[in-house]
Amino acid sequence: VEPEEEGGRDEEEDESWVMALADAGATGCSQGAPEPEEPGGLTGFHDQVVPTPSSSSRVIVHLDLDCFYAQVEMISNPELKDKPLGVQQKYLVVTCNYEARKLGVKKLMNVRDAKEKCPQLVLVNGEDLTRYREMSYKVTELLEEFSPVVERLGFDENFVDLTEVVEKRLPQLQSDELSSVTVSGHVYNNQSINLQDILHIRLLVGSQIAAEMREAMYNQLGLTGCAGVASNKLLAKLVSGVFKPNQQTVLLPESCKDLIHSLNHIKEMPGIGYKTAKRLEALGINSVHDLQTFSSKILEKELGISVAQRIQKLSFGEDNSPVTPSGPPQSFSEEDSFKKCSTEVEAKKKIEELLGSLLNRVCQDGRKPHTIRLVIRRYSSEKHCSRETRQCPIPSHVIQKLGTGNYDAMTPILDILMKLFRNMVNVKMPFHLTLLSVCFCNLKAINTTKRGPIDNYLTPSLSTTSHSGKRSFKMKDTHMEDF
DNA sequence: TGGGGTTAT
DNA sequence: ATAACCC
Repeated sequence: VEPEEEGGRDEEEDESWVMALADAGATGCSQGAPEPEEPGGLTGFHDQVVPTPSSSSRVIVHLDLDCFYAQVEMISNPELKDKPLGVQQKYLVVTCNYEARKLGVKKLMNVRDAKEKCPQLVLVNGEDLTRYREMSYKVTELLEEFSPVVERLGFDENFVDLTEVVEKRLPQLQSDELSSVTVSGHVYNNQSINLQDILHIRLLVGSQIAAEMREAMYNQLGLTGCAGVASNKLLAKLVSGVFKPNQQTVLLPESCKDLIHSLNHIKEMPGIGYKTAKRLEALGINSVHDLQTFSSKILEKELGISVAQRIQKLSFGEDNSPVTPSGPPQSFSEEDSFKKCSTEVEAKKKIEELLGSLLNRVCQDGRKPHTIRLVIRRYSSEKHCSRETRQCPIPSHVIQKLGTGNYDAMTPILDILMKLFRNMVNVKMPFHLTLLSVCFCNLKAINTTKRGPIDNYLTPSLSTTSHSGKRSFKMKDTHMEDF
């Protein structure tokens, strides 16, 4: 890595090669073959010579908070800190602290089983996610200070693409410092570091940044967690779990094979879920090696080309999916499950409660939802929890009532929801529901600009739907009769 | 199994 | 609207 002196130009101008590198690169562990698309050496940009990075490899970190809900509860009430603690939703212990785990409590364990295993177990109710959600976004926002490229996965995990941050730090290192770069945390497999290898150097700098992130999370929010640093999301996620509470691990390329073969079953591969695992099992595919060596053609016929190609790449540790900045949420929902709901009146009460909380959340967010959805789960003896949904646009005059802090929108929306309800459930026949959920989605930024009458017919889309600056024009939701 | 989320079809 | 995936 040359300290760039050359053109005597300002250092912040042409970083397009860094951008190009940020969305390239699967970099798994299929036998050393370099990515075909990358040149090496020097590339000309305009009249200037810019060093290309010696490979298109990315530096990705996966951060995973330790037993997140339990940590939040222990911060809320420090007296719980040294006790075995479980967070309860309905009759489940959805997560628990390490004190409880030592005593045999597991995640998603039945409350009765947990109490049996551990009679001293302290339980707190975690059905209201508000405080968890708020803390979760504080974590994401903290990470965004290191790099804006942060992707959330659930409430307690984040991916950050550190490629550019690492590239910025490298030239700052003097050549004598380059040979004394050290790792922060564990190296997977205890693999020896080669300081001549630029890939190693970059990952080690990534591990230092990961340590800074964990320090910041602890100092500013009081939260501990694990981190994994690797060349793609799959590997970062797999390696983050190797040393478990409150530790971090970096994967060097040479140990990729060992990491993916440490999985005992393909279901453990993130991206291969319950359904796909079952179908693979039916094909006799059980291990990572089975999937690697299975006929691509047959797999494509069996699962479709898209899934087949994606998961077979995963089996080699290859994952070219970018870290996609999550930004603000795409939807807000609240749900409640119960043993039985069998009358319309009862359903209406529950829906009203869900709606009340949602209106608060939507109000705080500032954006306006343009679609509302109702979800139900019907009782059925063993059918795998299939849910049914109905959704519809929110009338524009109701949207305007949202976010005013009072509940003007409550009654009209509740009326809409009950229409959706009766569309799904024949209330003249007996029914038995076990879950109700209300979801606001299709969120759009508020319209701050003043508009003339013409603007209401055809208006530039202000939606933040991320299709990169494309200015699509849409008809407004309003009906022509409104004018 | 809870109470959330996302994207693809 | 559903189905798959993630936590």
